[in-house]
Amino acid sequence: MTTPAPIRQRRKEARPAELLAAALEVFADKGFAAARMDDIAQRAGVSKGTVFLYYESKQALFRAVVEDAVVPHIVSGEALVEASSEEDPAVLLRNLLLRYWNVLADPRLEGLPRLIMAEAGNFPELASFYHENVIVRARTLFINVLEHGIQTGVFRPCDPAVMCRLAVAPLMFDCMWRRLLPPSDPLRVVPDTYVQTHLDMFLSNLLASPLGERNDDEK
Amino acid sequence: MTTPAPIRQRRKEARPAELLAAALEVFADKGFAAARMDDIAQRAGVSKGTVFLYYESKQALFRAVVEDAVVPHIVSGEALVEASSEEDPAVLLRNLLLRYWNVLADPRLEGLPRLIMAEAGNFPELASFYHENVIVRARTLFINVLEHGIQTGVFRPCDPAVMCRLAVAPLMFDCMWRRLLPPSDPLRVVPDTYVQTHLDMFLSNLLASPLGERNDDEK
Amino acid sequence: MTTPAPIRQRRKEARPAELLAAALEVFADKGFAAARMDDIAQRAGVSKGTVFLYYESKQALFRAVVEDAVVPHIVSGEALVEASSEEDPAVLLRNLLLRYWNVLADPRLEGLPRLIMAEAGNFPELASFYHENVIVRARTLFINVLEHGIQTGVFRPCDPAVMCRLAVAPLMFDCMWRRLLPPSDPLRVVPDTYVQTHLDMFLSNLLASPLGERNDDEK
Amino acid sequence: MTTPAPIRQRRKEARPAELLAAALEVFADKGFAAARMDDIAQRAGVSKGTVFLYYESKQALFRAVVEDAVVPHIVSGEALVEASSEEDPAVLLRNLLLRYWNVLADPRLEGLPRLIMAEAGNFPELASFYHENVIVRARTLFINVLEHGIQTGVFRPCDPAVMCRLAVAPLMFDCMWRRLLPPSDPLRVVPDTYVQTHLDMFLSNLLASPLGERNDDEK
DNA sequence: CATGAATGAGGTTTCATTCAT
DNA sequence: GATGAATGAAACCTCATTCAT
Repeated sequence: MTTPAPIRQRRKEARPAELLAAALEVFADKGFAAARMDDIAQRAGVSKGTVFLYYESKQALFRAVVEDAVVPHIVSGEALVEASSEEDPAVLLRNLLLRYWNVLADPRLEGLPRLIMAEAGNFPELASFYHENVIVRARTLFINVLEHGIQTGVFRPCDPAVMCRLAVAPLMFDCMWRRLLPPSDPLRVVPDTYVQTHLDMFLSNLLASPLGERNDDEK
Repeated sequence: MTTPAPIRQRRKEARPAELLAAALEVFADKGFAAARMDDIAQRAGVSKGTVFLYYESKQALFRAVVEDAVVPHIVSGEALVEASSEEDPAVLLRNLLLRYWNVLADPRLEGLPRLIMAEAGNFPELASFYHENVIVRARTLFINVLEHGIQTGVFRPCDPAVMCRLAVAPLMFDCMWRRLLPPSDPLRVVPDTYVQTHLDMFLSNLLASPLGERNDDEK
Repeated sequence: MTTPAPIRQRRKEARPAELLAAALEVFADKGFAAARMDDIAQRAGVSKGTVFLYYESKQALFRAVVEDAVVPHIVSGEALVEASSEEDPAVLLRNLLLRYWNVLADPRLEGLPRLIMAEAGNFPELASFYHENVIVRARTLFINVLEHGIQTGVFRPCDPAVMCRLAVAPLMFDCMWRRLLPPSDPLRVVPDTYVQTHLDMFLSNLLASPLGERNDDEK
Repeated sequence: MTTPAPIRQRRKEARPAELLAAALEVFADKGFAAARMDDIAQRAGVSKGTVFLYYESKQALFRAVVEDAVVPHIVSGEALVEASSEEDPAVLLRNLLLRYWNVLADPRLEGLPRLIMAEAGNFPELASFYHENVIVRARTLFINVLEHGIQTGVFRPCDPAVMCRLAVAPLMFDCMWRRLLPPSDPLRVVPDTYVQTHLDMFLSNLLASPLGERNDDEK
């Protein structure tokens, strides 16, 4: 049991994280351009000048926010897959998607997808960072699981890249869409059945044998 | 040798549409705050001041862009449903969704959902306009079709509000997310199978009897 | 009896006067900088471009307004003095001042002194025009009458330049000051006694013999 | 060889007064609309942006200028009357007017009446502020003294509101009008006799018994 | 002649960034 | 390190002036 560092010291080390948290809130709320350094500083409880001691510019802060908030969750997803390679692919896939959904439900992260999507055009380097470090890695994760399932005959034959996007779409969409509903709208609270229905539909489709029971809804 | 003086043109009638088109492009590309009136003017082939002859302010232009670009498609969707009430609900639903997808594929409209979602927080009045005039109306459209299908026994019992969101999610998601992929990424081109797979999965789920039996009693 | 000119013709000739009247109203109301050519044009019932057919620029219009509105009254004042050189100087002076007061009471001219005073600093040429053509000439008028009165022993000896300013001050002041009172303020209507009291005080002072009855209010 | 970088100075305490002084100069010189924030900043020795740290807008600065420059003199006038209630009303009145004249002679304040009068129409709230806090209070001051004099029989019966305006008119008029004279005009320098003559005339009129007899019964 | 749509210089205002304290 | 006053580039917006119709 060591003596705790004096408060000032602790502060100094906690600063970057506090700044990133504050910046994420403000950026997610207003977007990059409309976010003011003043607001971020104030929400972090420091003065405007201090932000520039830790981050060279507004853009650098923005990059740091995205990198900091998003990569750890990819890493932990990769670890989960790593640790569960023996598992039933259907169970693993369901777990991965639920984990994903829980991350997006975190009120601190909720705004991030919208933010990244909105600013990708203005920050090509950010977009490519995100693409390489998040999209590609996450997609690889899902595709690996899907391919494993197909190869072992658990899943029906399909294009894993397409199925990957279809698996993720309802989760991301709802997260980005939610803010458009007025606070009063009951749909703002996403019903549990939303994800359940999606997962059931998605997995039952994957598990269906391709021959026996095609659902030809026309004719 | 300067560029020859651009000939002044009087195009009172055509200007609003030209300005809206230019503004939509720039807003969708940069977002509201980062879009410069100068850029919009230049893209419309007019000078900065001219924009203000037609729209009182940047915000007013923004509102006009959204209202102009989005409402007509809702109207035409409503007309389609009106005209097809006799139709098989499954066919009608598929048509509605394909129509939706085609609208989102229009390169001029592609950026709109992203734009609206990104700016909803900064423009509450815009968000509520959009909610009332687009979301509620579109949702009603889908829910009516779904309820009709359920009541006639074509669709399995389900929560139409949930299914409505699940039907739309992959379309919107892809449209919004596409830009995050680098131009080189092959996935930027959405394979036809993406929507087909979604529609098949979605409709077969809807048509499936809840117990597992095929739902052939629609006669 | 000639046939009256066709309306369009009449208009064309009346235009400059109509424009000057409209411009005077707007300039007097807002000041030079805050007056908009659009407002002036609208009040004159023409389009903005038309104003520039008659006056080269806003400044030129401003100069014309002042010259047009102010010089005729000086001329008529000079004529009055010319015609009344035989008159009792006290009566003539009173008449001149009342005439002056009536001019200032004209709602169309009311705003002019304030306007000129406010803009003199921004338009040195206007100021010197006004000085030469109005101030000097009006002052000369009054001073001549005063000197004539002094020389004939009707008025007590005094500095006519000083007395001239004192004679005019209450008239001008009230005219400029009036607008500061809220429309509800009863003092906005200047009581008849205001000018009467001033004239009585002023003339009785002038007529008082310098020796006999000095009013030593101290001691 | 560029001008050496002007050293940044932090003068939070002194700035508001410096800015108000600079703004008063520029506003008085050009009027509200023609005054440029840049000019004001430069005259105060700061950059454009700094002005906005202290005053929210040009209008707010304008209001502050007027309030700051004018109210203290009213307060000190009220204090003088308070302290001199025992005094001979004639002496007190003369003192008040001389004090007034001295304030108007301050080169920093000289331009203020002209400014206020010129802009009253464009800033109704300013006009009513000025009316309530300056005109009404100053008028009350004079009227009280006048009424006291009338009641004690020192002054002849008269309408104090009218006399108040007549007392003040030559002072204000000269102050506002002075700038219309070209710098060369000898009358730009106001002779001492101007105010003296006015005060003598005004007070002797007030002290005169209405019938013509000297008013010596103040004992 | 008259119009009014179009222009663009110029002003106010914002805010990321710097730097004296 | 931390602060926040100061800076100035850049954006929105206005409006005198021009010119195609």
